[in-house]
Amino acid sequence: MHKRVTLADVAQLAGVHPGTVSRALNEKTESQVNQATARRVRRVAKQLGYTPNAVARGLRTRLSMTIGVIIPDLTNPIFPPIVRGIDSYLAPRGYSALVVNTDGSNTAERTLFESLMERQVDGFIVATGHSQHQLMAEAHSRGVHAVMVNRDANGVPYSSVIGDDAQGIRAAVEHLVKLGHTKIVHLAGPVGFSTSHIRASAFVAACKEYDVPGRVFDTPAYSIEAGQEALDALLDSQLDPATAIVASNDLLALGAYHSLRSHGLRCPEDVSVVGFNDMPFAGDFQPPMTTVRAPHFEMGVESARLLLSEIAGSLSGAVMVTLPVSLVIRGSTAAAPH
Amino acid sequence: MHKRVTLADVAQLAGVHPGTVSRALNEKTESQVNQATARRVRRVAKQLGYTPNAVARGLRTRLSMTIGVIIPDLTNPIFPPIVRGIDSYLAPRGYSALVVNTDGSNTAERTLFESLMERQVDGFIVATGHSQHQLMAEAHSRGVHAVMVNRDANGVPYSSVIGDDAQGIRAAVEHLVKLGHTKIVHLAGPVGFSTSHIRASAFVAACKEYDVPGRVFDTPAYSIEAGQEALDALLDSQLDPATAIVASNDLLALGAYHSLRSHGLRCPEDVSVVGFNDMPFAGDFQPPMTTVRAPHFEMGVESARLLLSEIAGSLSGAVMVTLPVSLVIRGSTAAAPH
DNA sequence: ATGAAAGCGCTAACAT
DNA sequence: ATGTTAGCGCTTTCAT
Repeated sequence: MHKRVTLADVAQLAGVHPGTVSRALNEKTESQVNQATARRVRRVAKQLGYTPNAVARGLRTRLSMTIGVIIPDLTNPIFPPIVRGIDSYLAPRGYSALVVNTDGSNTAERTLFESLMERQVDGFIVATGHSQHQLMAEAHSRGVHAVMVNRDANGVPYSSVIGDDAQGIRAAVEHLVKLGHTKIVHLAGPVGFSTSHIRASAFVAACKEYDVPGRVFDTPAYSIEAGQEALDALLDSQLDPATAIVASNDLLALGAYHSLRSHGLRCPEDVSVVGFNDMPFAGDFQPPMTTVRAPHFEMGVESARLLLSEIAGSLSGAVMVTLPVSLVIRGSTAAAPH
Repeated sequence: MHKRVTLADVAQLAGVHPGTVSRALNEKTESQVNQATARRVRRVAKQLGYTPNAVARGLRTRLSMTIGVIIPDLTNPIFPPIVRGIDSYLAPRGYSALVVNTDGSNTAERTLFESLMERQVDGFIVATGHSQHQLMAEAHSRGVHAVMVNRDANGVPYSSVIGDDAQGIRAAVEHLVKLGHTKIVHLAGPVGFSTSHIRASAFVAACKEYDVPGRVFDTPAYSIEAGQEALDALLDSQLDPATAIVASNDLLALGAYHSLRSHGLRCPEDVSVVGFNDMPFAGDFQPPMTTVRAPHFEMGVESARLLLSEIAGSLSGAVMVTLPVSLVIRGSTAAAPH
């Protein structure tokens, strides 16, 4: 933009060698330099308005201090907290996060991955649910550092950070059983997502544990529409109606609200609904949604911590961190009608 | 992470000079190279798994192909669409967005700005509402490229992209007046935000235009709590109760929902409420919220377009782009009670 | 404690 | 059409 001030400029005005300026201005090498010289260099640097060039430094040190974050879609409300969690850990350590959206496209994911590689990111945090493991397998064999968040590593030896979904679903089922529900249905997420699978399996297991007959219905997407249509189909069929619904995420649960309303059913008086994620404003819907809170911010923090540890080489091997979830009981669940 | 493949490696195996490889691999210089040579170079590059080093290129070209995006908080639902809009314009053009959050802190904003400068971003998109203009004034005098989004430039000669808030508020007031409301209240955003000021002024002007007495109440923040408390105070006072509320954003309107409910007032039967922004899920609250939709994604796109134009030097001077907004009528507004 | 020199990987002006 | 050369701004051995 203007004439940039470089290290050499500072060195010249301070009457020292550029190498000395470099040492004086860097925390870790400052001690190698005479106190007085260091002070003078800093004064001159400030006077000149010197701004270090991180690109030049990165070229030399082979460290970009940048982390690539690959998510499906920032407008999906679970991702902003994850990204902020990541950033809150990275920023104080001098790292920046470069966030990209795949919109669920595998080819986009590949392209973005390569683009981040070109930018010399020091590692990746990957949150895309149904990713081809092939990409990550290749990345691993290339020696690329990465951590998975909100998904398992699916065989590739990368660390991952997930919420304890199974426990969350179990708590939801237990809550409903204690309210007297015996006919419980699970609105499962689309096949191919590891979260869908984990939650559906946990639902089946929990129903077995509590000795209630649980039925599972797949949906084609984690969306309001998908939830509404799935429940519409269920409600329109001749099947024995359920009195409680455990949805695989809050959007699906919201779709269930719509479907219930359009069928003249009240929530929670006629049918109880439990969501998953506790996305923003889940407590502001009508009725306020009972849901499983996943600690998204903390998952972001933890994934960043893990990644920096791996980069630093202080990680033994791939670990799997499971963070506790909690059932948030609000107004969408009540005693079963008789 | 492994032994990196460089231009020189490709050159050696292809039996040409590095300069030739550089030309062969770059779109704009490819024509300067023999077809056959170019093909061979590309083949070798692929064979070796060559990944260009964008950091090295950036150092040489003085172009990082990175844009700094400064926002208050990614978890505020209006920002993800803006960021995605920005990204949708930048990505196809080879640019990446480096997004940072200030959390409303001026000192954080300064620090982050400097950090982005160090990373040699080619320009900034700034969405922080109550920013010290001082920072941007300094930036401008430093020759830094920038565009403001969702806020005005406040005297600094930078371009800005905003929604037509005044028109949106006017449409809201008109809608309420046509429904027979005469006692309308505006829940204004916190002072210091340009959006608060613009919307409050527009409210006053619209009330004058439609000849209804409009009252304005300030809130200390754009939050649910602030909206609830402000309306609580109003409802608990002896003032002549309003039959309609125009809030400066959806969060404030949501707070109004809560306050109304806790006072035994129904929305929209007793009191109509209009929000602003049409944030995600505004239509899923109970009642579905009537609100002014601001084209956040498009605002992002437009700000990115403007910024790249300015960087390319193809912009005459600072322009102010105002994008149309629209009133989305849902269930929170109805005829005034008599 | 500081200077000297080399080079990270690339592009671009100049030469042939 | 391709080779040569010279850096971009920084860090980091190696000397002194």
